[in-house]
Amino acid sequence: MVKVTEREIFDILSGKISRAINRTVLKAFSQEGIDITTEQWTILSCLWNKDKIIQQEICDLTQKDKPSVTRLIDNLEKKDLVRRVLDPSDRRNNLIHLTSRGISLKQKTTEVVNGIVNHALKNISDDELISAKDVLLRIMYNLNLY
Amino acid sequence: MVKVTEREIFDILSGKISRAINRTVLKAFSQEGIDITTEQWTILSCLWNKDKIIQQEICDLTQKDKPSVTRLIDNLEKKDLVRRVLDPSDRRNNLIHLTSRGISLKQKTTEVVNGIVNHALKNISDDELISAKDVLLRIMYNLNLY
DNA sequence: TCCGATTAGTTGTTTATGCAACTAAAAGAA
DNA sequence: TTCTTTTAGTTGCATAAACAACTAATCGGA
Repeated sequence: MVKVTEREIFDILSGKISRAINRTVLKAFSQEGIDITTEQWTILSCLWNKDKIIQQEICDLTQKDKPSVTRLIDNLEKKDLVRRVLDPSDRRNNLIHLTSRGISLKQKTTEVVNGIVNHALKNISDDELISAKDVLLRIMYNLNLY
Repeated sequence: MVKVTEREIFDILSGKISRAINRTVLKAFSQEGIDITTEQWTILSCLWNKDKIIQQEICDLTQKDKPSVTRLIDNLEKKDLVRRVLDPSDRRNNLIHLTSRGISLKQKTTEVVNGIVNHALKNISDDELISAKDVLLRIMYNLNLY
């Protein structure tokens, strides 16, 4: 049995796969004429799941920090995909509302992302995938991502 | 048996773990008084393994594109950790040489990174890890990372 | 030998991330 | 009520990544 070295694990987890996925998704969006980045899609998909949430909740869902989310929302607003709406009951909060353009991107982009994920998972059995996912979740837990 | 959804896999692979690792390593370096980023460490560690290689080889080893490597080398040169040396036998090539400062960072930083990886892998058995690594390598293969 | 193709590297622009410092609003304690 | 603390969000600055367009050097075929 071959020992797995720290360096191999570091290499895999520290960005090679995520950069590859982000590149692939970005390219596929572009080919479909969809003008959003992978990160912007991540924000939108939080909102498709639950609309009108505050930025801090998006931070928690995506594990991004507040400045990152501020600027992603800035860019999504410029593209008329979301709108910041002040919460009247707590004026510290921005409620992020999907626009109709934002809503309309859901179906097509989700198909694109699912296609890429399924391609990435080609020839990997459900058992292997469940076990690998379990390991990755425990790594996230150990890194305090819970 | 619970089905693993594309979205769960996307979430895990698209950046949460890599951002967490990069943040953790950066913070640990900073606490040890080591002034380099995680990405710069990745470049240095290619050179610790094999010194005096060209930038294109670093691109291949790290799966980063040429502009990314150009700028990482720029920053490493500013910190006097590497030096660009023109290859006399092929003047298109920059041979990247470690400086003595660059060499001196190897031991301490490698300990830091290994410690973080081992912490991330806490309570994960060798069997599980080997299986998860195999899945991740096949994902990388499917994403044409080689 | 010469010219087009390939290879190595750089630069410009946009987007994203990490961290620190900041403002504004709300919550809590004396 | 007032003052301190906490929470939500923004801004500034440095680093990194994706992509396209570019220069310079080498290679290879006619």
